[in-house]
Amino acid sequence: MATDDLPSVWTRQRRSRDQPSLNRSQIVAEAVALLDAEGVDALTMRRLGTRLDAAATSLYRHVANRDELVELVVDEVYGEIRVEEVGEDWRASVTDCARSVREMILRHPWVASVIGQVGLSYLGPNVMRLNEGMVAMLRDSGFPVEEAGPAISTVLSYVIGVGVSEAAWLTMLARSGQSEQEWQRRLGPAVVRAVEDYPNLREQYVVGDDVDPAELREQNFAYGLDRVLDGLEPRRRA
Amino acid sequence: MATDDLPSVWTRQRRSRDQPSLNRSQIVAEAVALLDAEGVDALTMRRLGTRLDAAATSLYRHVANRDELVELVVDEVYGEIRVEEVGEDWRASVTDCARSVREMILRHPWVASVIGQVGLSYLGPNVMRLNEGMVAMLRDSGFPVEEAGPAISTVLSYVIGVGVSEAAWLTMLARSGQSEQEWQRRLGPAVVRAVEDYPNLREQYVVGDDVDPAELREQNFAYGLDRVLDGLEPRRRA
DNA sequence: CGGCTATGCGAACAACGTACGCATGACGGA
DNA sequence: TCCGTCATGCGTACGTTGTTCGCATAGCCG
Repeated sequence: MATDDLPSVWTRQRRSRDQPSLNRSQIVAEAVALLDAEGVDALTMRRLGTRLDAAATSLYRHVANRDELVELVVDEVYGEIRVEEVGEDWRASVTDCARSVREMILRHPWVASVIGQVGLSYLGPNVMRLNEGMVAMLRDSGFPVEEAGPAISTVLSYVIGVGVSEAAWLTMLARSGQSEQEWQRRLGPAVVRAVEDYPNLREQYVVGDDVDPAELREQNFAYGLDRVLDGLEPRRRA
Repeated sequence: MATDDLPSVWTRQRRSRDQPSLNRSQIVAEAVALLDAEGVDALTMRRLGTRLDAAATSLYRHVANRDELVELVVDEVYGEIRVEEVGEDWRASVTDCARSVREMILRHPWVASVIGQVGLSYLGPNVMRLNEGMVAMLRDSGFPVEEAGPAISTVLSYVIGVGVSEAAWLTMLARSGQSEQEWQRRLGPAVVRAVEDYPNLREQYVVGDDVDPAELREQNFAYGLDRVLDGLEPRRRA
């Protein structure tokens, strides 16, 4: 029974000029859900339209094109990053924010695939908020004006570099349908063979079978972040 | 006059089993050239085929699919990174290698778009060489075994983070067909307006009109790299 | 009540990745 | 010398993509 054939008060579409059945933020939210569920290749105008009970071409009333949609989607997930006011321990504050960025990327691994297309210092409101917040943090914790910018840029570059690497790794894992441990066990021998000719790498690759890969990644992230903050520490003015 | 209609000694194809008219490394090299010249959207099997005087489908005899081609192309440009043996000054050696990575990315800005799809710690020969070389550098300059890995991971994450950001920025500039200075002058007022509500960002955005944006990026990169190395320095064993 | 405008959609188009099957030419053994 | 085999190239074709265009509809305002 198609609603088109039996128009009545109940089936009649309640489309109002003020409340259209489709709007931009709804589209962006559904796009994020689609990306999270099925990855970056699944973000198609038609598929997104289907999920919204709309035709693909309807989306173009609210979004200029696919690229703009991606920009909006990226800014949307930037909104998930928490940036609190700086407390007594500036390292703790920056660390918390940095972890928050990493968590966002791992929650939405597809950002790794699009971050290079969309840039990151663009003018989306959430990106602005993040930058403003981080600069404020460093200023309040004693960094001179002319170094606050470069300093947060350093932290963010590191965090994003790690995040992109990890996300790309996890995406590849997901595509192959294997868990991290599975991969380690199945392709471990192949890696050992590939590493064979490189003495320094072989020396590195003495990972015990019992370590959790996810925790290892976390430790590496923490190590690098600590080093970056160590390097920043003496630039503060007490 | 089609060569097909008048077969002769001169027009006859010199195709040998040992020297096919198409080979993988030639395809990869031409793909890099195409990407450099026209950006990531221009890398299509048909266009690449045209540049090689071949049909699109011929490429599939030498490359499994587009994704594999991208992996090969990425490893190819990783080959441009120079990694020398460590000298007396370990910071100078690491810095040189890091600069080399950045230069490679700026020479091929499209890597920013694909690095998130292909990962970066994969098993391509040139990536292996880079990792081996950097681990060797840090080991030889006094880093303990268990920290050499995390340490190069820290440096590389930072460098790649910066590189991806810069490349994305330059790509967007190239798409809009404007130079960096043009952009600064034309959209400067819009940025000022966007920054208006954020006191800490406004404080940052006091860039003189006479500074060269490219040099400013370079200085920021150097600042962050110095901080990372500052943080790594005390982890060495003399 | 009648025109205006914002919104949704079906159809269509060019371009894409790629599977398939055929043609062709070089090689290796008889 | 000849013939089967095999590697390589290519024409065709299919399904999917982003996007444009023109039409239909339904609420709003005069």
